[in-house]
Amino acid sequence: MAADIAEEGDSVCGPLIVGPDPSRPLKLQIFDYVRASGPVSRARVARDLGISPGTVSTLTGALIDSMLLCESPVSRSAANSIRGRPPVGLAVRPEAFIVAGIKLSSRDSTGILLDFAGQQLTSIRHRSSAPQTDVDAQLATITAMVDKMLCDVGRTRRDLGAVGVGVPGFVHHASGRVHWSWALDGRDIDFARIATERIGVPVAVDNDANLVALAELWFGKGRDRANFAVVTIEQGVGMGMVLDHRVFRGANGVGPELGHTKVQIDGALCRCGQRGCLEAYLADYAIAREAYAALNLQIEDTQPVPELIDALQTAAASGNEVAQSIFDRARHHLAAGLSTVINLFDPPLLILSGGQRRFDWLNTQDLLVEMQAFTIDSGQPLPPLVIHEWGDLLWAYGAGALALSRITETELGLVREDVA
Amino acid sequence: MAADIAEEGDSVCGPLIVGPDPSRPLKLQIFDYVRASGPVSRARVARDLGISPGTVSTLTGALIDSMLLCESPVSRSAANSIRGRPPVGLAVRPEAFIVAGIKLSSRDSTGILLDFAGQQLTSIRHRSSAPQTDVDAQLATITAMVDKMLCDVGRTRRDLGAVGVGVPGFVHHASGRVHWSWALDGRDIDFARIATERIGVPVAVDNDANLVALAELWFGKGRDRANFAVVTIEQGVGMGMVLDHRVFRGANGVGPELGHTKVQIDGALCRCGQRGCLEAYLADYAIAREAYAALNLQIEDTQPVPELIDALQTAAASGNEVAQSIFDRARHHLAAGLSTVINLFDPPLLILSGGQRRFDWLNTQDLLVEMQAFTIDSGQPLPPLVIHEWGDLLWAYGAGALALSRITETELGLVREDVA
DNA sequence: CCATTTCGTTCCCTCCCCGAACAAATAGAC
DNA sequence: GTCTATTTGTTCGGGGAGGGAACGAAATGG
Repeated sequence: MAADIAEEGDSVCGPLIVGPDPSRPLKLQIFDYVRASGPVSRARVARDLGISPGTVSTLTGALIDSMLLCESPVSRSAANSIRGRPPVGLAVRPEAFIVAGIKLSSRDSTGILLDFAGQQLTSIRHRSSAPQTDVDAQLATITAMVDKMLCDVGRTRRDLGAVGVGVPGFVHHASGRVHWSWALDGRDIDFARIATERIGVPVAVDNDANLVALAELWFGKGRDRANFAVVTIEQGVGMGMVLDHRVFRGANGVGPELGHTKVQIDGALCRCGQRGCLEAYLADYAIAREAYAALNLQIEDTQPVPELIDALQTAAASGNEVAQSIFDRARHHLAAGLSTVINLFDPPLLILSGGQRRFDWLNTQDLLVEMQAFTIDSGQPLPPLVIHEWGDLLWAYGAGALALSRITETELGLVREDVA
Repeated sequence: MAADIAEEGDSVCGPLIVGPDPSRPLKLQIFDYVRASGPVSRARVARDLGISPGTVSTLTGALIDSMLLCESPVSRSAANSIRGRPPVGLAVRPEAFIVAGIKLSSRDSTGILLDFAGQQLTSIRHRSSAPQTDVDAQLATITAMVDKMLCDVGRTRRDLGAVGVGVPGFVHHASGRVHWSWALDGRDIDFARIATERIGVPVAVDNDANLVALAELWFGKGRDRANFAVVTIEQGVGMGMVLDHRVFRGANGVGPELGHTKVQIDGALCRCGQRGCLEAYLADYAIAREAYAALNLQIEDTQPVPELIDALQTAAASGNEVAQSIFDRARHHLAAGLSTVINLFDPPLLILSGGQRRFDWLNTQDLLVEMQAFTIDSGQPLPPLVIHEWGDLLWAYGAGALALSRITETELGLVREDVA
């Protein structure tokens, strides 16, 4: 799992953008390209970004002076040229900053510490015996997790450049406000500001579904893609959309809500109170709801949901037709939901991302056939469907990416406001 | 109807963008702002766009030299200031170019001629007795329509700057290719190139649903909005999405396809052959299908669909409960479809746009209540819902906007490529 | 030892745009 | 009528971003 996260070698992260892009400052483009490509020569930066060599020298010089980049030997094998002056590698200075990424939950929060090059330094998991939703208590948890991780690697909060926090629910990234979350009491909390004051370090907040997209964009299968969609199925169904190397947060800055689009008007009851939501056919509780019947369980058998689903999968694998039909139905509805995403966004890549073993029940071939039957034929083939199961740290990585992008924004003096 | 299109006075069109935007050349921003605002002083351009007065003088001077802008008296009442040097108005030079916009159909094509300021010069309607789908015949129709309009205003093809053509179906705007259309035989036609050669004038092509979005963005209710969604219900259900003052064409450049998203898995049969598409509950043929039963008609009574629906509306209005139930059902499904758009794109404005009298059956209040029940509550109220019924020239206006934006792109030396 | 090749730097130039100073054209105050 | 306040528009200098060419640097191959 962890090896999967940085399979192309260590210390590379972030969206990989090549080609000229007149809309962003060149200095930022160069930095992003170096971070995304690892040790790379100035000449290659110039070629790949379509920039004159002189400009690259000047700007990288400034970046090195401001201690963001450093020179680092480029692997001689990668330098395909034999003749000529050997290239000097450029890389992000890992020790320039360290950041923390925290995935907040009511019972089971996770966190990681990354260096500036995206390398994982340590991680942590916090389980609470009882659900915790008090804002103060959650802030205390975050602070304690950050401090514990810093202590583990012998650093202090002074060394910390930023913290990214993923909060489930409706989160407005640009303002840092949490409109509503099942992991936090109250409504419309100015979470980023409060947390920044509490920790003493800039805090960025985002929706957990957007974090998955960010994780794929920075560390995962979407790094070399300008456009892709990510769908997760966990306690709920989430989606993230990346357009032009950026996470699409909707016109109002919250983000797409796939889980509650209607695939069956007046259909199955969803925990949101409405009927026919996609989530009502796919999420943990929806499967569990049917599993109770299929496995002849009593409601009193309050088996934890994950184990229940495991049992159902085992039953389906060993030929239990009722169990199989439950998963068939889930897949049928998933196909409809994914086809909606394809019809509306037309992504060239579709990633099913999640923690571990979330998609064991899924037969990709069957899913693709069903999706084909649900998707309008615009002459183009369906986008490739990739299943990506990370470890538990998926969201924490996304939160770390959030923190890293916050740092580069402030450090490279970029004020990127979302248009209202 | 027509008055509605340019209600703020004549000769203004195009997206109205205020505030600084570092990603676009200043010259283009100024031009767009002047076109969108009508006669406006240099000082106001500088204030509204956040540009220094000196730059505005220099750049408008260049635009006047290249005959794109001209000075024009600004209405004294609009100049709220009494004291001070009177402002000199800037406006688009209407005679700089004329463009044609054509909405292609198999039976009933429409077209308009616009001057460079977006003022309608003339319009035309072409009905053919038999459905016409041959590419050559359609090109001949377009050419004839353009020539007829030019003749009407005493101009020739030499005066024409560009032609915009709206083609139903799957159209790739950037490449000008038509992947598939029910109005054209064949597949994957390089329509823009062929038409350009045939007419001898640059031709831009787009999907008819995107044209509606473009029409609203340039001439309609969306001119002052950065983000909004447009939904049309005609022979099919189409949608257009405007993000950041630009028509969103999806990651692959075709555009969102709302009509065939599934609102009811395995539901009503759609003419696309699939089941449960939104269109199968809303489009002309879907209503007509039910109307046959409701009005006790025989299939032999091959009444034209529009008249049939008119009759059904009359019946519903006069208390026919079966007829009412048909429209209730359509509204219910429309609410689900619109809620999907809101869940995924979160537009701050939703426009229901169409030709004439398309939404008579719609009770907006009821629709909003049903949408509320279908939309996940993210703490924000539903976006305002605006119904905009144009005349027949809706799509032709969109095609005209397409031609105008093509001209400004080439004329102002901008090469805006969509990212693949 | 020299030619070749590739990499990185330096210097100059152009383009875009801002800011300040200035000229122009009005209304109102005296 | 004259002067002042006020707003508009233009001119000019300057700074920052980035391109292009020339040059120095560091290797390999003959």
